[in-house]
Amino acid sequence: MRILEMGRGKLIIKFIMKDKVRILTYEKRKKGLIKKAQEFSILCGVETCVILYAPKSEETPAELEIWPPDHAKVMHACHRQIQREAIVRTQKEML
Amino acid sequence: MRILEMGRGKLIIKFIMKDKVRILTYEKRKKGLIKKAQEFSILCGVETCVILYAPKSEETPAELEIWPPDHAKVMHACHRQIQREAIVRTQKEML
DNA sequence: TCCACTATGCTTAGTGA
DNA sequence: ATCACTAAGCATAGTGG
Repeated sequence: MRILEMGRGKLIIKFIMKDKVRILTYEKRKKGLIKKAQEFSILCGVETCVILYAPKSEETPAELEIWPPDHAKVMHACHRQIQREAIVRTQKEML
Repeated sequence: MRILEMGRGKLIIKFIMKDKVRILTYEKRKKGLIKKAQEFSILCGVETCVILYAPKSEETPAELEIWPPDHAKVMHACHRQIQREAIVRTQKEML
């Protein structure tokens, strides 16, 4: 344990170039983000969805991650979103 | 400033009954959640979407909030999600 | 590789302006 | 009614096993 190097310093938000570090950060922060979404959903009584596209590395293809695990809820949210977009589009076309 | 009551205690994740407190928490945590999603997206180079349905109070109807503000990106994510669900459904039906 | 640890920095509940 | 402040609690980068 090296006491002098325990600090982290202020984190700069910038794409992490090193594959291994990025994948590790991805796993950690994905967990944190979903936890936050879940807490938010419960505390405020709000339907919440998180959709992630995760190109993990050069070898593995893009991977999809969604929350909540109940896909039906996400589908519902997606459909509502698409309906809403369609309505907005129609309204614009009518101008 | 009452020093003795400055503490918060451990937060219990449970629906906030008081309308005003819930709305305040909603606004604060929505901001936090979106910031996290944005950081995550940049750090890991990952497409990320957050969709919230916000029934703010008895008076106001359900309100939709999405991130990123570029709806086209969210639409793209939604469509990919729906396509994926359709593929999964088809695969199940073929069994 | 993946999980555990922990000091640091970040988020936010409670509060006051 | 917002908005700002701040300490407590939380998330997590770096590290070790």
